[in-house]
Amino acid sequence: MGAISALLHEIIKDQQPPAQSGSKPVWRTTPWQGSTLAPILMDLLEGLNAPQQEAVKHGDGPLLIFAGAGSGKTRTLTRRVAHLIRERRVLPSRILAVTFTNKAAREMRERLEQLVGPQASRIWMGTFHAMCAQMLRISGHYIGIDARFVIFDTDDSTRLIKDILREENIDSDRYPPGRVLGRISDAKNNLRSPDDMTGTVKGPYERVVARLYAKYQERLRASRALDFDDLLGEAVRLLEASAEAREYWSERFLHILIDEFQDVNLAQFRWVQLLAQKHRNICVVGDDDQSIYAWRGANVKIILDFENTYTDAQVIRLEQNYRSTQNILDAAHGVISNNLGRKPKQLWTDIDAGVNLTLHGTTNASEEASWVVQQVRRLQRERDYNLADFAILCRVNAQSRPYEEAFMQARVPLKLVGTQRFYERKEIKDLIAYLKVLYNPYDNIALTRIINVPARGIGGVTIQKLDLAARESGRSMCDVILDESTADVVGGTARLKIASLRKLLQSLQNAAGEEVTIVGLLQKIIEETGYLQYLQQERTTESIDRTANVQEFLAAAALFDARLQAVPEATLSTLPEQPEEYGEAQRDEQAPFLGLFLESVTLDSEVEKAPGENSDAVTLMTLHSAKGLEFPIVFLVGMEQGLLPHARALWGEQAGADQLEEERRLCYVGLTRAREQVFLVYASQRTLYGRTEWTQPSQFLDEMPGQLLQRSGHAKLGATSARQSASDWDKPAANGSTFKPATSASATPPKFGVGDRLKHPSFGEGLVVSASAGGGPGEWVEVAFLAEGIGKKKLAVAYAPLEKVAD
DNA sequence: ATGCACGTACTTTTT
DNA sequence: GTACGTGCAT
Repeated sequence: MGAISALLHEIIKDQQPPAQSGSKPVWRTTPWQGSTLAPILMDLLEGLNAPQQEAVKHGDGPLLIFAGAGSGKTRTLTRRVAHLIRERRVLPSRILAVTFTNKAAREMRERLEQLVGPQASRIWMGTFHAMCAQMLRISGHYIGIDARFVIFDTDDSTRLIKDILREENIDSDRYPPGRVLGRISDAKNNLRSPDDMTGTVKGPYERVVARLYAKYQERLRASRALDFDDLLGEAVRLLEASAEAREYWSERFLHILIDEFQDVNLAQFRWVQLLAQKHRNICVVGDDDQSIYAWRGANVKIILDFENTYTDAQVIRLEQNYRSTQNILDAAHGVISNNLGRKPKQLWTDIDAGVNLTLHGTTNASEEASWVVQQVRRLQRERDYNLADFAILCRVNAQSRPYEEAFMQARVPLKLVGTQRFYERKEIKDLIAYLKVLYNPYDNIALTRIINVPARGIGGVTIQKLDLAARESGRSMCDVILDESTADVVGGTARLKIASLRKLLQSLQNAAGEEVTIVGLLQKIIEETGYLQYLQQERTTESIDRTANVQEFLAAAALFDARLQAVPEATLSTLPEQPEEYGEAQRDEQAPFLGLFLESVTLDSEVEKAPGENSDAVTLMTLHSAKGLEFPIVFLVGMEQGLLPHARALWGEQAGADQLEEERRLCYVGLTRAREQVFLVYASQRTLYGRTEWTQPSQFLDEMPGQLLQRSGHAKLGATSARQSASDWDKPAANGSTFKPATSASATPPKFGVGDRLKHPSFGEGLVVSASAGGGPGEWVEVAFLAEGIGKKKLAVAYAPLEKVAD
């Protein structure tokens, strides 16, 4: 569980007896299965190739490791950390190892336990967000951050933006909350304050966003809340603004290691730089070819520029692949080598060529799905594969429906990964919101979330009044509600409702003071609010699920309690190797557990699986979720123009080479997940979002060496071979014969062109001022509407109800 | 204040 | 196709 699990690890491990001194050296080549108490004295260089060994042995100073897919990255990284500890005698507590996901952090910690024993728990290891949160809880006071801050997730942030839009009377159609939040997030990731943004506004739109950003920050602070981006940004601000904090923290870690470095944003990099400024022992590991999160602020340029930023950096390339057959690697390389913005490199393997990749075309998505099921069954018959050996990778979640149907029909178990996350379910978020209010009464977002859930007759108008009263008196809404003298801003029956809410809150606050377990507190909440009855009255099918989710949540909370209570309270405020600072850290007296619990649920969405849930099944997931995983057999489905590469990268508003290159990396990530065999599948006709369109096979298929592809189904017809080299696509077409969906015989022609007159039911008549090159699902037009106050709008032709008008 | 009906919009999702 | 949000009626 993120920072908390890191912390718990430290706490729990400290309870265990120290490692036996004088225990026998043990040499092992297989994963170690024994007790975690004895350090394993295996040779840390054993079984590593030359560049890997070099990476492990590298001494002081910056180190950049380009670690290709399947090149033994985690292995190298963990061995390096172990080497630092065992050979170079670096105290574990003075090593910082940062990952992007909790899963990666857990995995690394487990592996390190095998290499160095229990002292692994003392390494600062976790996600950027968790590490920054921890730093801010400890030292945030230097820059005025309350140690009891709560963390807003995206949902909380969106609610806050909506509130602000409503207050500011800004049309949320012109300023969609998600978009605004995206702009704010971009700014934060690039360490730009509201003032910075205001100073450089380019137009009226940005001016409004900058104002909203300022408001948003103001409201976050008033709620004693930090959003995800703030955790990074404020940690940077802390290190920049406070010499004392900077002094301490840059002294604290002697070695810093960053995983998935291709995905860092500026804030993250800056944070690392500040921490590493003294010793410059910064080791970064990544693969520019696997950077697929640019849309979330990741900046590949940082890894590409690392050698310029640290001119003395040693650069190591891990290009030997231990996962895939040479054919798979060749196909992958054929694709990725078309990217211009990358470091030249090429994976190779000792494993033999293996079988060809299969390219199969079908008529539509449901045929595509049933063909895949058949292949799964065939392969299972021919060789003894488990279902878990198969993965179906898609570009968008919307592709999953036909698969669910086909697998259901064929009675082959199918597991959908990463669809909806546990802590994001409404019922869970409601309960968490109750906890948040109890932990931090300033959290108005949490309060408004639960103020009328379950329904207790408090509606929008009342909430507005309370909110106004709160802000006018500079207090929290919770305060206003709890204070009888101020709550009478509302009149009539609402006053009674507020009175009973007051009683509820008071009672829960008492419970929070008395209850020593999270489960106990949650049970009180559920009981006093009648939450289960509320769930049950809703609808039968869903309410069963939701009730079960609540039970699961209680179980997770109980597990948390059990872990925490296995540990004397005193250890909570004292971490190993840590001078006073920790003791002084303002940990809450009343609710230490609550704070830890809340942090773990917002920073770590991964919920521990109940045992027995690991039944054998085929996995279906997006390419994004597949990063870092591997499967013997991989199906890349929906290999079509408009899906992979996605329409938005191809024909969308900001389509461009960068976007196309990211799609290509996505394709590359997909291919390199496979150990033995890849099936590339497409459908000539696809229904997406209720609309059926003709499709073209993906241009990326043309980038794979043709002799590696075994064609079947429609692919035998050679539909893809007519196409020119797809790299022509990156540049403007040189001549008329170059393939282009807009001009290709079978692609959907665009419905509108520049200069066309059209009509929209709500905006009225307008003139097309610019338009996408192609037709089909990605077609868009920019329309200048004639009516006053509407202005120009970009519209997706597939979705907007546009009618052509004769001029 | 709540419930229903219609219209509308639509990638990816580590934290 | 469906989920969500707005607007209207109760």
